[in-house]
Amino acid sequence: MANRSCIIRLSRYKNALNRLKGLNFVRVFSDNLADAAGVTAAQVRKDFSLFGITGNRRGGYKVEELADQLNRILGKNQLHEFIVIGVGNIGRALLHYPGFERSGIDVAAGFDIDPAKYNPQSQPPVLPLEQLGELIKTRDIKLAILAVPDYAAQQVLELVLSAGIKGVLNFAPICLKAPPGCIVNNINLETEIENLIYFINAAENRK
Amino acid sequence: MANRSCIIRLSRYKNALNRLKGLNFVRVFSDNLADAAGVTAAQVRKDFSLFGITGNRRGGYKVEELADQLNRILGKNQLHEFIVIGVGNIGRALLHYPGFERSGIDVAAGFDIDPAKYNPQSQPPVLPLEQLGELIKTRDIKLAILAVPDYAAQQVLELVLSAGIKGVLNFAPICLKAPPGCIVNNINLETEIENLIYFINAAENRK
DNA sequence: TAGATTGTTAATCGATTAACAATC
DNA sequence: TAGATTGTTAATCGATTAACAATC
Repeated sequence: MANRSCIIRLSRYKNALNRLKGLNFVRVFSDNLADAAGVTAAQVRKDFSLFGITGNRRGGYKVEELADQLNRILGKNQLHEFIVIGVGNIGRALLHYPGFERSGIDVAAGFDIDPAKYNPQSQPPVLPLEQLGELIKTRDIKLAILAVPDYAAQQVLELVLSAGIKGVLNFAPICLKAPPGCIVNNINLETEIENLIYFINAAENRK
Repeated sequence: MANRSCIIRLSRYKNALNRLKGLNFVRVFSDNLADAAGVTAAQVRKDFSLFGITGNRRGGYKVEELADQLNRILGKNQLHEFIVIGVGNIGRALLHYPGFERSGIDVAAGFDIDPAKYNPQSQPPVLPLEQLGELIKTRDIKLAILAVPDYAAQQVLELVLSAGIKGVLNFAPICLKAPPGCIVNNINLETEIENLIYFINAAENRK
């Protein structure tokens, strides 16, 4: 079974392949992809074998074909809509992040409890939390990004899950756990910075 | 040697301890911390032993003392300044993210190449890229967050590293690798969403 | 003292890597 | 054909967990 790290590597291979396509490459070897993704060639072939992706002994993989297969595995062959809960600093940035659209990911709406944030006319619209359930249902949305304060995070998580959301990316600085059948990934900016600080200090002290 | 996962767990223990301090807890057991951080009790004790942190057999750990030790390991006993390169959607959000200040992390300035973004009077100021080297030197800054477009990321990385930065958190959608002596952690929003999509689909197909 | 929890060692688990036969 | 690369198995590595003697 593929785990999180494996799927992240698949995304990297996919991104590398897109760049190769732009350069009109037709074939690629596991060695090339390994370099691009910062892993070993054995890892690349092992990852592919997990998904039944085969190449050509001696001839490597066809760029176009391989990209298609990875795109299908990663769900890139269809549009995915998500919502953003909490339109503060981070939430607002995500609402308008141009990188999503480029990759077939679409922000359907933002939600907040503060009426001052509402803006149903903007693109994407910012709506009251009360309208969340309806939008999720009519548009069949499965993904949410949480960018609310820590004290609200757990409650909001339960709200979106009960409304039908299956996957959550959480930016609130508190580690949320997913109930079975759902997936919650946490991005904690403070923790990331602490991590950098630790390893910088460790490197200095080793000298 | 402690690895990234271990240090991330340490941050979680530290956050849990801060909450316990607020509740006036005096002692805590490895079991409690394990629950709070979503790991096993053995993992907690193993992590502590890596850093020579000892408790009291039968009596667990003193909350205050343990928090101090973790804070020291994570460098929370001193103020850390960092800079943000690229004042677009994400960069602007990070410049004003209130979570950093609360945790002893301080944004010294933002930098951009677009003169329309400059604002030396704002708090924090937004400055031309040319002033980056000087600020890093006079304030002895070691941390940078990159929030620039993908095509600029590699070049900007080299710029900040040659200016003396030791740790980088990269939001550009391209996987940057760190030369020896430096550390680069990548946060790729698109990849995170793809990850959610994959596991949601996998769960659906299993049914 | 008796009972509970630590600190650490040994066992387990899973992921990565090395190696090489198959084969294009 | 000869040579290079895949696909896969076995070996290695490292991290997590279980277990338990030490001890507060």
